[in-house]
Amino acid sequence: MDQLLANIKIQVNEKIYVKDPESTTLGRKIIKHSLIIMDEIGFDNFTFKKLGERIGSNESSIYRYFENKHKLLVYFSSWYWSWIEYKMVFATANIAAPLDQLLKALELVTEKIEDDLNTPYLNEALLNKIIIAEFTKTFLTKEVDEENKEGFFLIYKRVISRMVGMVVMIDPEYPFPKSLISSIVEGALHQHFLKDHFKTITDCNENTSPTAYYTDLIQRILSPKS
Amino acid sequence: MDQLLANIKIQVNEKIYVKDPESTTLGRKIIKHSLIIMDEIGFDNFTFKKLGERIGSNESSIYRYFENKHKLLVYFSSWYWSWIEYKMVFATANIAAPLDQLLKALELVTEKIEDDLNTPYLNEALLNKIIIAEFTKTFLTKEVDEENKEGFFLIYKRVISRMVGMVVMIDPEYPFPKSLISSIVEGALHQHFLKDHFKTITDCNENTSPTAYYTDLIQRILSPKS
DNA sequence: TATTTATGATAGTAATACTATTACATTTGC
DNA sequence: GCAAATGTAATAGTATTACTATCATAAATA
Repeated sequence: MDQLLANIKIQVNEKIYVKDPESTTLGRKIIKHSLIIMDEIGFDNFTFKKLGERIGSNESSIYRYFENKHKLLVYFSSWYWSWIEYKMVFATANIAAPLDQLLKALELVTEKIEDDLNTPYLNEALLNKIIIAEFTKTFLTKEVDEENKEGFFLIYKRVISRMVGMVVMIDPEYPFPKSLISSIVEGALHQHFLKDHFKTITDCNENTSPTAYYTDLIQRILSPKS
Repeated sequence: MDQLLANIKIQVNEKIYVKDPESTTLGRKIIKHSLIIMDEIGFDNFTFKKLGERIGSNESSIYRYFENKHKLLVYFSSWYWSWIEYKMVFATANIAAPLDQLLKALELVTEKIEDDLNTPYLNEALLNKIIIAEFTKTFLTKEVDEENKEGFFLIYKRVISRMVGMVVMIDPEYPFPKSLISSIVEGALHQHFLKDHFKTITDCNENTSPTAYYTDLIQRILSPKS
């Protein structure tokens, strides 16, 4: 798995960037340090000027890669879900039982991520933190419908659809497979946020993970009727 | 219920505003037209200058009521959850069975809201739309911990805690009551968003509401073990 | 070696997000 | 009825943001 990841390139919709940041040194520097700065000061306070200062590059050079910081965030989320999808396909490929497939997939979308050392310019653990804190901002905009048409959220929706397929195999009678999965994928990010900031309204903490909560939930909802 | 609402004033933490907008004509105009403009152009594109132009008032006059637009959004969300809490307390007061209480409360937090005519300067249906589109932005900020300490999110957390109490009464053995409710309250807003923008990953539409999905979910999870 | 490509440096604009000051109008308290 | 307090408008000004444009130069490549 780790080695496989070293040999593939995560695909991101070309309309998201002006110039592929993975193709040059400066591009990879932009990716790497954007994540670090966004983690430090948050997406809202992040600017291309600050990034330029940090990497010793000109603001205008950064605009050659991304139109604006919104697109950069969309790039990160697209990369993230593409990476999750890749891991999901491989991790579930040789599992026969749909319920076991689903539990494996669930683990991937709900767990806390650790850095994958195959991509030195992109720290996945940091990316996961950014996704938890900022992902909803990619689509909670007035431009969401246009950007959706452009395919900016395709991979995210495909990850959900894969899991929906598993649910349908497990229980074809269950009436809300799509809402179940979309609320789990979004909800897992939210539970991670809550355990760090609003501890009083979550059961998740160092000992109990969002994975545990959702694994239990899935089993209660989809367990075969007796 | 409707008459009761006419006679009470929704309480909002005083630290959120500079001057209580419900106390003056200009303040109420700010509330009313902010909602309209935010609905039209979204929170991100909303500015106090645009609001000032719309209501024929000076930008600086608006700053006498709210420090910045973030605080205005926090005000709206605080008002919203306070209003939901009020309705919840009354609607569940004379229900004996905890499960029925919970289902009633669930309905309140998941349904689409219609305007309550007792507050002419605040259109609740519009407020509900703003909350669906913008609520998460109130806490997905770098300042969330400080603002949480100031009590900006108290009412939201209290609404969740009330429902958690009901879950505990229904099934004291259930291990994740807080995560269940916090994910439902957040998730319901998300499902409303999905049915308007990402239809392929939700089962909710004109015929099936988020309320239906979550009512079914609650019953599957908390139904007495046979 | 010529030429494309990438980056850097500089400059500039319009909008945003405020703050401060002053003048005046209106309400309210006594 | 008058003084004091409060509310609003107008104006000005600042720092930052979010870009765009141009030109020079360095590096890669054909």
